[in-house]
Amino acid sequence: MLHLDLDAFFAAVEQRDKPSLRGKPVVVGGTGGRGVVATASYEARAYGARSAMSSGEARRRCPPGTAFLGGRFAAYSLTSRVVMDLLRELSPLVEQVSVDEAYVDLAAGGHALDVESLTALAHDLKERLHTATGGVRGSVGIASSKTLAKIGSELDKPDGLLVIPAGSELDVLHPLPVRSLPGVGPATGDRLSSVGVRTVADLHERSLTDLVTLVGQAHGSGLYRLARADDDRPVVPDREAKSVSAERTYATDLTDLATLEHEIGSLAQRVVTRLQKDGTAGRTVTLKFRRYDFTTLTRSQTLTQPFDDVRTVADVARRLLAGIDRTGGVRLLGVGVSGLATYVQGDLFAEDPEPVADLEEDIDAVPEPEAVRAVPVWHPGQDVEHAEMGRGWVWGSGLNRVTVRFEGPRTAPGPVRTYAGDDPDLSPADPPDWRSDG
DNA sequence: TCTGGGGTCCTAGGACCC
DNA sequence: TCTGGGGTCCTAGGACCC
Repeated sequence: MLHLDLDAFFAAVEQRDKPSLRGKPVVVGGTGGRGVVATASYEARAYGARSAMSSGEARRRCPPGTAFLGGRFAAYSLTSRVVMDLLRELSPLVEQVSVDEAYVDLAAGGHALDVESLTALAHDLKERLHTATGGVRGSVGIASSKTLAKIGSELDKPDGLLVIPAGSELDVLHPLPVRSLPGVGPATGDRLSSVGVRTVADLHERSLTDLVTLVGQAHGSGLYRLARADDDRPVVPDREAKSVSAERTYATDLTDLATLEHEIGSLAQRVVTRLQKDGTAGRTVTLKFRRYDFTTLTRSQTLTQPFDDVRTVADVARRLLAGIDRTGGVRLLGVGVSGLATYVQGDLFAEDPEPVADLEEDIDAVPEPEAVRAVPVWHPGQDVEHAEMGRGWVWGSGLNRVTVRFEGPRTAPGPVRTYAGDDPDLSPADPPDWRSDG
């Protein structure tokens, strides 16, 4: 596995494009009142500027003449693409983790895996990357697993190159502080430290049950394995997004309801634009809400059908807002959509250009049927064999998936119920017999 | 000038189902 | 009459990453 991490990436692109900034401290990040540092050049780091630090703090630390820039994300993403294309020449298995970070499965690329060949390969990659990007540098780690490769690139940056030979993983790992393991942040670090675990060697001495008790099932067993360099996670190219969101911190806290609702509209628009561009739709809307005192809460609602329209997202988010106490003012609002599913366009619904039903009514859980079709309805106590034909409706939402909506009593007179199922033999024209579902 | 914005994964409780 | 054990889905919050 190879891990590549571009050095002080945003700042490096700025220094590439503006020669006057080369060799000087550069800080990229929010320049407004409530900004935070995204990237500090190594020159700025010498003065103590760090990622995630408030811009004000960075200004206090850096000398006059430091460049504070807002960021040009189009330029970063263009440069990133150049690098990722280079990586894809090495192997078909490339997993991009972020704009400035990726894993490459070198074995799948058919490369010789001895230390000398790998070192030469990494050296060559670093040079080509530098040339192709016009001056950006990166750190490379190569090891038998993703975690070790990432640790390798981290250990030798900037402009690093570290190959960890197979068999020497534990020698590299054990002296390291646990905090340097990916996934061990401030909270986990403190918990481990409270029981005397500071290095990976300390971690290695703890039993699986100890660690699970300390930090939970998933994290505990993950750490247990990590301490043993036991990591077989594959490189996964083309990960599908699971959620899309947009949020904004306001220069001054918002209090006016009409303003808040207007802001929700523009956030919803940003989310939906990306949703539609990706040809995807979601079922859950989440509203994120940060008060003047930085306390943060989220409220979410899941609808029965996937949606990708602004109206639905904005309406649901506004309803969620209505249930939150806004006294004191709002610092940040966010709108997100999750439960994403890509839908296939124009297949089984050639005559119906809108495969996804209009969901306005769904928000109130009192839907009007779009397409009505007679379907069997089951009543409590009724033998399935003798179920009457009642009115329900079917809405297809994609290939081989049929959702049937039942109206009327099930176990008791009550709300509308929805059933959905996947079946390769299913077609919307031929709904399944949902009576067997009870 | 206190604390961005975009994500992922996990946990825990409750509702509900078989 | 008293009360199970497996499971899924939803919601809210938290840790973590870049």
